[in-house]
This record gives sequence, C-alpha cells and structure tokens, in this order.
Amino acid sequence: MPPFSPRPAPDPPAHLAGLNPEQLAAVTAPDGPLLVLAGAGTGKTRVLTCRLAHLLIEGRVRPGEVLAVTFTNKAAREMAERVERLIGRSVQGMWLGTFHAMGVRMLRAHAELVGLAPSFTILDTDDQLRLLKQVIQAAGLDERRWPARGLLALVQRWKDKGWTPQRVPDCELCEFAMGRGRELYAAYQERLSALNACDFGDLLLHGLELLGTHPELLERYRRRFRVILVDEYQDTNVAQYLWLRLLAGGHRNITCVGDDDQSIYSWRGAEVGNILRFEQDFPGATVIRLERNYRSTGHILGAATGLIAHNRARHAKTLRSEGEMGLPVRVAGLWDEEEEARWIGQEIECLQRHGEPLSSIAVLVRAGFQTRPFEERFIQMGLPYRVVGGPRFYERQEIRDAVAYLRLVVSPDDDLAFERIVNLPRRGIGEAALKALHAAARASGRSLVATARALVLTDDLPARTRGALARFLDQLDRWRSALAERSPRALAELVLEESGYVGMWQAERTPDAQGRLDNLKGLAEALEEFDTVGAFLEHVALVMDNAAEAGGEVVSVMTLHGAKGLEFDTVFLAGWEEGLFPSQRALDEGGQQALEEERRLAYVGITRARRRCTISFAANRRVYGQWTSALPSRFLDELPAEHVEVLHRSPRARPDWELLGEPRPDIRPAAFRTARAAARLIEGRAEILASRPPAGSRTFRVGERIFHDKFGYGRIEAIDGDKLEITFDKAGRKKVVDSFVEPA
DNA sequence: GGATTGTGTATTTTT
DNA sequence: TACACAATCC
Repeated sequence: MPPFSPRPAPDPPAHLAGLNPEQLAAVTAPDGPLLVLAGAGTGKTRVLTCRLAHLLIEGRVRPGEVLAVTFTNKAAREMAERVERLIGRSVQGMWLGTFHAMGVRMLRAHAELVGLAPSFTILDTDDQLRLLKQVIQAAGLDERRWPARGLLALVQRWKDKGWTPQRVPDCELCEFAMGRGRELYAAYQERLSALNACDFGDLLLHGLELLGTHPELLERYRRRFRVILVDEYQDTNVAQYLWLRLLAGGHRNITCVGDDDQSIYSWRGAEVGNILRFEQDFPGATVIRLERNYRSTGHILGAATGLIAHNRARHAKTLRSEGEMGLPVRVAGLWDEEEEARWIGQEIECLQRHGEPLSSIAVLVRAGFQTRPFEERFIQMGLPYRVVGGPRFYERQEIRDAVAYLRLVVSPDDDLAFERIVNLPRRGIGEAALKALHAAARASGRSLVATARALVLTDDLPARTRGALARFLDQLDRWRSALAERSPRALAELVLEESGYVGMWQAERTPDAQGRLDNLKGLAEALEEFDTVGAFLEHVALVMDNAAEAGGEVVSVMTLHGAKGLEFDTVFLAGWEEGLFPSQRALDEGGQQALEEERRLAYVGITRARRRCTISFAANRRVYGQWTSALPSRFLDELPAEHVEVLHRSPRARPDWELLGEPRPDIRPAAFRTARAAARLIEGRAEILASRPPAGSRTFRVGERIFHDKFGYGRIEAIDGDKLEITFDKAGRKKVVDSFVEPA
C-alpha cells in the first residue's frame, strides 16, 4: 500500500449518489417554497423521494411532520417504498398518500365540525348517481331532459373548484335545469349529510371548509406539517390547490414537482394555471428546471419537443437528450383500423422474434374503444396482451353489489347500500314496496332499514311483500351478529352465500357469469388482509385500484392517459387522425386550450418511448358502426421532419431489422403456431404487399371519376395537397387522402 | 312484479 | 354497432 495516497474526495452520502447537478440542487434546496419543473423522463420521482429522504436523514424534519401527497395510490406506494429504501426504515407516522386519502384522514378526525359523524361513508359513482336522480325527481324535473349524469359532472366540476352551493357564481347556473343547478346541488349536499355520507369531492371540500373556518385547527396542522411535498403538481385542481395553500401558508415549506407539458387532466378539474402561477403564489420561490432526459433517444425527444413547441401556454423548457440519436420516429398510414391492428401486431411479432420482451412494448390509443381492434387481432394471433386500466376491479357490478352487502351489515342505516341490494337477487321487494318504504322513511326521518323494521309490524304492505321484507331483515340481523364472531372473509362468504347472491350468478347462463364468480372469490381473498370489515370498506372506497397489476410477458394496450408515468422501449401510437386525435370534442368545444391539451397528450405519448416510437393513422374507421374517412392528425404535420421517417407502404415489412440482434430461431412468430393462424398471417402480408402506392405518386384532376374501396365511386370536387374532396355516389361528400383512391 | 321492446347515446378517469 | 335505460306490456 503506498504510504501517501491522495485523500479521495469524500463520497456523497449514498442517497445523493448519482444525481446530476440540477437534481442535487433540488434535493438539497433550503427550506421555503420550491418548484421543480421536471420534463418527461428527467427523474422527477427520484428527486422528490430523494429530497424527502434527504430532509429526514439530515434531521431537518421528523417523519411525523411530513405531508406528502400524490394523485394515485400507486404513486404513493412507490414513493413510500423508495423512501424507505433510502432511509433504511419505515415511513410510519408520515402523512403520505393521495389527496383524497389525506382528506379522509383529516375529516374523520374532525367530522363533527362539518356536521358528519366520524363513521361517515364514502359514496361511489353509482351511489352518487342514484342520489342525484332522487334529487332531480324530488325537484319535479324531467329526468330525461336533465339526466343525473349531467348534474353529477356539473357538481363534480363545482367541487373541484372548491365551491360549496352558496359559492357557485350565478353565471354558472344557466347550464342546468334553467338555473336550478345550485338548488339541486344544495339538496344533494343535504341528502348526503342526512345519510352521513361524503362523495369524493367532499373529502377535500369539507377539509377546505374545516381549515378555512377553524383558525386554531389550521394553526395546529400548520405546526404539525413542517414540510409539504406534492407530486404531479400540474394535475391539482382548485380545491386541492387551496387546501395546499392553506396548509403551507405559514412556514411555506412546500416542494412541488410537476411538468406543465404533461397536464392532461383539465377535464377532471386540473388547472395548469396552478403550476404556471407558483412563483406568484409563493414569492421568492426557488424554481429548478430538470431538462436532462435520461429516457428517450435523440430522435424521439426531438420529435416530442418539436411537437410541444406548438403550445403557447407553457413554461419554456428545453429537454436535452444525453444519449444517442437512435431511430427516427416512424409514421405509417394504414387503410383502416383493422389493417392498423394487423400491421402493428406483425411489427410486434417481429420485435418479439428478435428477442424484445413483450413487456417492453406498448400500444397507446386516445380512447378506450380503440383497444378493441387490437384485442381482436392479438387474440387471433395468439399474441399475449393486457388491456391496462379497463374496468377496475372495485367498479365491477358484482363487486359493488357484494360491497353493498357488507356495507349494510356494518352500517344498517346505509340507505344507498340497502337500495342497491334489497331485491338482488329477486326477493319480491319491488319498486312499489321500495316507494312505500321511502315515503315512510321520509316521514319518520329514519333510515330505510329502521323504517322497514317498523313497517313489517303493520298491515301497510301486502302480506307477500311484508313476509319477504321480514325474512330479509332477519337475515341482516343474523349477519350482523356474525360480524363479531367471524373473520371478515368468513363473514363475506356467509353473507354472499346465504343471501342467494352467489346462487344468482351460478344460475345465470351467460358466458361472463363464471368470471363474476371468480371476482367474488377474489374479493373474499382480498378480505383476508384486513382485520375488520370496516377497515376493508375504507380501503375499497379510497383505493379503486386495478387488480392484477402484476406484470407478465405481455404487450400493454392502454389509453394515453393511462400511460402517463410509464415508459417502454417500444411504443406504438395508434389512431392519429383528425377527429379522433385531436378528438372531435376538443376541436368543437374547447378551442385553443383543449387543442393544446390534446397536444400535450401527444407529447406524453411520444415521451413514453425509450428507443422506438411508431405513430400510425388509418384512413377509414368505423365510428358507431358507420364507416367514416379521416385525415391524418395535424400533430403529424407538427413533428419536425428531421426526426421522422414516413413509412411508405412497401413490401419491406421489417422494422428496425438491422438494429436488433440476429433472429432467434427458438422464438417463432405466434401466428405460425397454428396452421390456421399462419394462413391468416399470409393473408395479412398479401394485403400489405399489394397495397396502394405511396401518397402523392399519382395525380388527380378536379372532376375526375374515381373509385374508393370503402365508399365506392365518386367524383373529385377539390384537391388540397394530397387530400381530395370527393362526392361519392353513395356515401356523400368526404375528404380522403389520394393514396386510397384510384381512377375509376 | 317481471320480461320485452324501443329509444337514445356514445372520450379521456383517479379517488 | 352496442349497450344502458325507460316505457310498455303481460
């Protein structure tokens, strides 16, 4: 060993190792307001978790003094895990979770201050709709003209803005039921508190009311939460923003991390303005930009930044790639959605054959219904896939029913749960009986179950109904007494079995009945993890998680919204057509703002890709069963040409061939596994081989007669570049791209 | 009280 | 096209 070795620079503490200078600055920033503008793939989550860990390790704050909020349970879980790994102990005592989870926690502690009992229930969407429907009926309005759905959307929007009924400005009122919106909203709130219930919006709205009207309480929480951290700040709505501002108002130790370019939830109340205005809200705030992207290759990043540069309302950021340029973003035009699915399926098979894991591949679409052609094709091919974010476990009908049973057993006065399942399975307690019950309940001011107990002792109901109701109440009592004796799981099994609910599905002969029974079994299993049924119900209300999150060797198919926060080596962005993406709705109603949000969505999509990004559009698409033609999305024109390769429909259906390793003979395309599938594949190939020549290769004249595969014969009315306006003999006037048209 | 026909309407979605 | 819901009939 040499006698004198130069003293090595002290290693940074383990939790700070590997951070770049900007990240380090954000992590170690002093107290006070801090905004971290973190572009896509710049290590946003890492900075947030490291900062929290750093503050704890340095002893600047104790776990019990931290409030850390996220938007999803998944993000909260991830954050907890990562912080625990960094600090080497549990985050016990910390307030770490979603806005809503933190809201309930606060509200349970002070429920009586907003007129609720601490055991209040949290309603799901179904309950809300049922309640609103009742409110609309009670107001004597025509339910068809003023549907509960519309009122729900409106009330939700108002709550997102932090408005109680009194605070709704007059100008908002013309929208619903000739200005009666506020009155209906107020009636709904009254019903909620009569039921000792809250909807999701209330979890924050009540909290806001609580802190706003009880200064001593606010002071207490301000002292308690010495440090506040917020993830995805661009997604906060006004209520959440006000809540944070109240809590951070004293010490102003608030760190917000977000990216205005990834704000895609304005339709759910998110206000990009919150992040754009941070420096005004917290004067003297430190703003740190993270602009080094570690995720995507140069071409992908170039395409994404070039696209987003078309937006005006944004914090200017310049994302830089650290790595190689990689492959340009490919753009492919296909004939219709089926061909699009076929082509992408084939591309994926090719990747798979060259050793790419399917789990590193995703197909992203604008709207849920677009997953269908992909599912059909992938099933046909035998390509393993998963639609991520479809109907969520706890939103399934059978699960909600089962949960309603449990709710009713735990709290007999839960009217909404009662209504949901009194006659499910059929017990002969129909609409008429329910109506009578309702009337009596209103008169006595008691719950439906309590009213029913009284009513079965009288002659007010027909004997048959009375018997049925009495039997049901009896069962309820038995289940309730079993509550103390049995484990949550055993209780659920008892209730679902004895009520005949399981039997109802067993008797059903529809193909999905077995799936529902499996789900019920899954529910029972989920109950194992809870000590009490009550704890489980709280979990269900707050954590509408996707079950089966566990990955496998499958391709992910999901919406662009669902893909936020995820990344894949290979991404296919399908359906880039005017009217679909950007969506018609955004185009029609939202003006510039909505268009910019669609563009941000496109930006989110492209930046999900690490190495390969392919965008496709179809010339024809079935919309509500009608064939419609569409033009390529304007976003395609906005991609900088130097980062894009337009694929012409050539026989070379072999993407990225040279960049990938040698074909692995042991992985055969799935389609070759069966002879029938092979035949289909050949069919698919043949179509691509025989496809029309590339756009612009043929010239047309106005007035020329043409033929179009889907619309038949027609006459060219106008020409705009490669777009033709054609009056079809059968299908009417349409705009189509010239490559899909041939001379008659 | 329950089955059947007809009508209307369709993004994005976490909690 | 598909599905959910409401009015209608038995």
